[in-house]
Parts: sequence; C-alpha cells; structure tokens
Amino acid sequence: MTQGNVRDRRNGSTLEGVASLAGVSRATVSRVVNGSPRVSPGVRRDVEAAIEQLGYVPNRAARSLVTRRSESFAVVITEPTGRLFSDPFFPRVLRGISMELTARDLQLVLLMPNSPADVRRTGDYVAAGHVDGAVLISLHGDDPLPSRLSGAGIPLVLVGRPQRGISASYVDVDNRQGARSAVEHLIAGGRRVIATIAGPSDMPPGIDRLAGYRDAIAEAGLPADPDLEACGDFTQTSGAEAMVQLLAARPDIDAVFAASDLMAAGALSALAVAGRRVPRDVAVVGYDDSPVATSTNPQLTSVHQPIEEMGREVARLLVEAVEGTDRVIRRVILATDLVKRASSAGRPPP
Amino acid sequence: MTQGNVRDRRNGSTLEGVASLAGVSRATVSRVVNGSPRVSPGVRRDVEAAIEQLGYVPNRAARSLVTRRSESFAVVITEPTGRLFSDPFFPRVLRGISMELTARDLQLVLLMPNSPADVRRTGDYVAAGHVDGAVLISLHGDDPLPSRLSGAGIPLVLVGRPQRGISASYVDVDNRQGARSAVEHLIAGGRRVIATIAGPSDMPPGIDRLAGYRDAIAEAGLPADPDLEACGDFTQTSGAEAMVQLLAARPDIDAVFAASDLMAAGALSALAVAGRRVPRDVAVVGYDDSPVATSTNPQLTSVHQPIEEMGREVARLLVEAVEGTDRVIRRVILATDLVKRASSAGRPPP
DNA sequence: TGAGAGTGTGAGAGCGCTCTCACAAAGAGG
DNA sequence: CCTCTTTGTGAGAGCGCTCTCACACTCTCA
Repeated sequence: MTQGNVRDRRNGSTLEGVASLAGVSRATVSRVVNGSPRVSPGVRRDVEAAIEQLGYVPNRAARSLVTRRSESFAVVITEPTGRLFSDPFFPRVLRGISMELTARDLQLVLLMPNSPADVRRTGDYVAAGHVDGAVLISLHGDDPLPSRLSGAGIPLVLVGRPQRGISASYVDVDNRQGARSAVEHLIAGGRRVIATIAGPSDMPPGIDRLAGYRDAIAEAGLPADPDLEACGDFTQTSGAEAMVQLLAARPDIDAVFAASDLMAAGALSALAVAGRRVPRDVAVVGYDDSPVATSTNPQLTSVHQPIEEMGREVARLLVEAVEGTDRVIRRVILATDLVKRASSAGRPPP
Repeated sequence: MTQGNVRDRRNGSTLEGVASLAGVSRATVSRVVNGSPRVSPGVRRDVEAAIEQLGYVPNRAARSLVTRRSESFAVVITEPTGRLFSDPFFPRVLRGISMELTARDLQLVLLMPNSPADVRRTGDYVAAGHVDGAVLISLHGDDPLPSRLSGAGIPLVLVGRPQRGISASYVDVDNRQGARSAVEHLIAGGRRVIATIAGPSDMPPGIDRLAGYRDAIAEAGLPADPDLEACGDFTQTSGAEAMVQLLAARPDIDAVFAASDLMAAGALSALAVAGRRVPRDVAVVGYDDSPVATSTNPQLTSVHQPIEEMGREVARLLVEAVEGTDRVIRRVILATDLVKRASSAGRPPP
C-alpha cells in the first residue's frame, strides 16, 4: 500500500520551505535564486544560508512551465555510419558544445536518428518546442530537418556549411584555405605533378577542399589537368581505388593531396603496391589530422581542424540566437593548421 | 514594447483547448493522451480528432511537475581524452543508448565533465534529481560519481565492469574470453612464443584481457614467462615501447597479442624497425576492431565487441531499474568476435 | 513640508498537467 | 423493484515556480 517510492520528493525543499526558514516570501527567495539586484544584502545573506542549509535546488520543470523555456538544447547527429565512427569528429564537437552549455547550466539533449522514420520523429520532437534550440551536425543535401525546423521558428545553428538553398547560421572550418595550404606545402617541397583525391562532390567539405587544391595549383602557375583529380567518398578503400586510377592516368605524379586521412591511408597502400616510395617518390598529405594520420607508415602530414572550438562556437551562437530577439544569420569560419609529418618531407634537391 | 517574441506559445494548444474542441473535460483528454482504457470508443475518437486538428503536443514541463519524473536520462562520459577520441567506442555506445531511449520517448541528456570541478557539478546536477537515472561510461578507479549517485538513490547503470568496491548494475563485454580467443587463434596458427602487451593494470579491461591471455597460455600448456608480458596504456606509442622491451627480453617471440588496436599498431611499427616481418616472423592480434585495424599494413586481426548492443542493453537495464521498485543489481556480459585479418595468418608449415 | 521618484518586499495569480474523488448511468443479482 | 457493482466522465486541487502589481518605506528637491 504505502509504496514509499525512494525517489519521491528526492529533494524535499522548495521555494516555500526556504522562504519560511529565512522568514521571507517566496518571491524574495526567487529573486535571490535568480540573482535579481533588488534584494537587500542582509536578506540575501539569510536566504542564501537557508538555501545552503536545506540543500535547495530549484525544480526545473516548475520553472520551465512558467518561463516557457526548457533550458535545454538538442544536438542532432544525422549520420548513417561513415564519419560518425571513423574519426573523432563527433566526440570532439560534442565536447565543445557540452563545455559551453554546461557553463551556462543548459542541458544538452542528444538525438541520433538513424532511419528516415527516426528523422521524422526527431523533427516532430524538436519542432514541438521541447528544446529552446538545436544544433544540426553533418546534414546531407536531402536532409529535411533544417527547413522543417527553421520553418517552425526553432533557433538553429549548423555545424558545417549547409548546401545552397538552406539559410541558417553555421560554423565551419576553412576547408578551402586548409586544402590550399596543404597543396602549397607540397609545392614548397619541390613537387610539381600534384594530384588530389577529392571527397564527394555533393558535400560541402568535398567541394571546398577541391576548390582549395585548384586555388593553389593555379596560384603556382602549374598546369591544371582533370587526370590529376579523382574522387573518393572519404573512406580508405575509395582512397586506394582513386590512387590506382590516378597512377594509371599520370604515372609521373610526385604528390597527392587527399581530402581525408582515411583516403590518404588508402592512397598510401596503393602507392606501396605500385612500388612508389613515400615521401621520396610521391609525397602525401591528408586532411582531418585524425589518429589514423599517426598510425600509417610513414605518418601523414595532415590538415588539423579546430573541432572542439567549432563546437564551442556553435553553442555560443545558438545561445545568442535564443536570447536575442532578432533573427540574424551568422556565419563563422575557423582557420585550420597544417601538421607536418614524414609523408610529405621535401624532395632532396637533385 | 509589444515584444511579440516569436517563440512564445509556439504551440498554442493545451489540454484545455483540445477538451473544449472535443466537448469533454481536461481529465478525459488526459486519459486519451496517456492511453487509459477507461474511455469509451466514441469519445476517444472525438478527442483524437481534436488533438490532430490542433496539433496538440503535451507540455513536458507541466507533466513533469506533477509526475515528478523528468522522462530523461543522463549519460555521463568521464574520459579525459584518450579513448574518447581514438576509437569509435563512444559514438557507438551512445547510438545504442539513443536508439533504446528514443524508442521509449525518453530524453538523453549528455554530460561530458572534463575537470574535477566539472565532475562535482555533474554529480550535483544528477543527484539533484533532474534526471530519472544515469548511465556512467568509462569510469576510472577514483571516480567519485558512482558512489555519490547511488548514495543519492539515483538509478544507475555502468558501461564496463566497475572497480571492486563499487556495486552497481553494469553491462560489459567479455574481455577475458575475447582475449583468450585471440590467443587461442595464435596458438592454432602454430605460434608458441606468444607475448602480450597488456593495458593498464588499474583498469578492468586491462586486467581482464591479461587474464584471458594467461588462461589461453595455461590451457595450451605453454610456459608462462613474465618476460612475455609488457604493459602499455592503450596508446600507440606505449605499444611501440612495449614491443621494443619484449623483443629485447625474448628475441624468439613469434606472436603478440595487444590489448588494443592502437597498441598493436605501435607494435607493428616497432617490429618493422626491428626487421621482423608480420605475420611471417611474428603474428599480431589487436583488440577493439577499430578503424585503425584496417589502416595498418598488414591489416590487424582484432577482437570485435558488440558496442552498440552494449549501449542498448544499458538503456534497457536503466529503464527497468527506474520502473521497478526493487533495487536489484544486474550484470550483463556480452560475447565478443574474433575478426581475422592478415596480421595473424598462420605460419606456413616448416 | 509635501509631491514625486525610487527601492525592497509580499500577495496572489497562473503556467499545463495529473490524479483523486464524486457522481451519473447502466447493468447484475436478489 | 431496490440495492450493489461497474464504467465513463467531470470538478477541482495542487505540483513549484515566476512575475505582475500593490504597498510601505526612504530619499530627493522645490
């Protein structure tokens, strides 16, 4: 009968309790809790003592009910499998977001839909206003979420530049400049026949990194050649295949820039099979500076991205968007770093 | 003046609204929403129509306020940097948990404390009862969270067997049996001088995998030799160092079992430096079946763990713990799979 | 000295929901 | 025909909080 559920009234104290202990009204306690300046120092001290004594913690649900804010943000990761499991991008970005949100006492609600039906449910959930805003990570071209949610008036920030057609705030790393600096490094190392293994042409990182490669080639006055450009899908196998294809078309290749470390690792093994020595015959540069970059032989020179900082920036933007009244769209582009390792050591002068 | 915040009353409809549209009382609508059987079919139909028409979505905060449940669960990841970024363990386990929770319309609140102060805050947060239960991932020996939270009466499930002294439900993979099967595979391949690069001796996976190695050695009647056991910390560098040390002590080694793929990759490079061919001279087996396993040369044989399933199981256990009234502790151990690749190909018969 | 302008505090309504209790209507059993 | 149950429904309290408003003060400044 008397169930006596252990979890009931886990924290017995309420505003009321604190108020009566401190000999003030609920309103005053509320003011203290929420840091209102309109409380005299003496009363504030009494109330704080009472809060301390009772171990009072405000009830989120009750607060939320009246403020109409959930004090929580959704982070939606729509990624079938690929990148989610193959590089530490997600944990890093999550940690960045988490740091910024917890510092502000905001909840991070994680959503990882993994079927179209799930995506729909996720949309319903977020659009229903259960959260104050949402971060969308890694959306592909046909992702219905951004328009769905911005249509519902939910503050939104994307990680990574969205496909054209979608207008929303986002934070991205400078893929184009990152790729460009990688290729410039190869040129500075004396390489002249530089190929690229690009990412998918329907994904912004794929597009931008290819553009950066072309920038550097053009800038250096090197001849552009479609045979020096092959496409992969960011996976290792695709990198190996692309490398085989490139070598067939241009056996004189002396450097390769791959748009991901995984593809670079694939290129490395294809080069080994083809009997080319790295970096002596062919220099290789990857992208992401993932753990894979240091587990290959030789270790990969790679473009490092400030992923955690990206997460933090995203969170800041989102909080700003929720607090502000204007609906201005912001774009933040963060710079990359080239991390030099053995795979791209300069060619010894002839 | 008239701010007219866009987000106010995002979804104007309340129980009240649905009730008046359907011509019933709030209580009846509530019954329909919560699937009570005590509603006549006709009324139910009317109410459902009204809900549909208004796009009614229950207000979580209001419900939560009265039920004293938040319908949300914390997932706490306390991992400084190491494994968090180096293998896909966390995303996988998170996805498993996420699948199970969203299927039940429960929120996943992610917490990633990264300093002792953060850990304290996290403890306060969870202990305050803002969530109905918590999953703790990857806790080290001195983690204060488990006892703190179980002391506060918060339902708890751990990912991975905890240090002795902590009694809580947990889900783990069978580290011991996984390691054992790896070593048995090496023995079946004709290897006789089998070394191991173990993990830290203060972490359950390190301990259990070493125990599994010893089991297999003993079972096969091979001589146990402390010189065949070296320790690493799961990182690549530590694996390379351990390998150097092992080769110095026992140059006749013909196989190595490493307690992580990263350490196995390190061993691979140390073996290359030492001029040993893999798998011809020395066979290597790793653990985790991470992406690194397929990016080495040769590719690594490795022990695969059902990580996603682990996440699902954890979530199931937690939901059960919250719903049940008893405080019974459950332990679930999941089986592993050995994935055979080139690094451990059998020695050609002499 | 008295109107006006702060300043600190309390009373009380109300956020949207659940849940107990009361009650009407309908059927069951004597 | 009258009780007694069963079943469907509604009235209403109350969860813990915020926030508006009113009110009692205390200062200015003419």
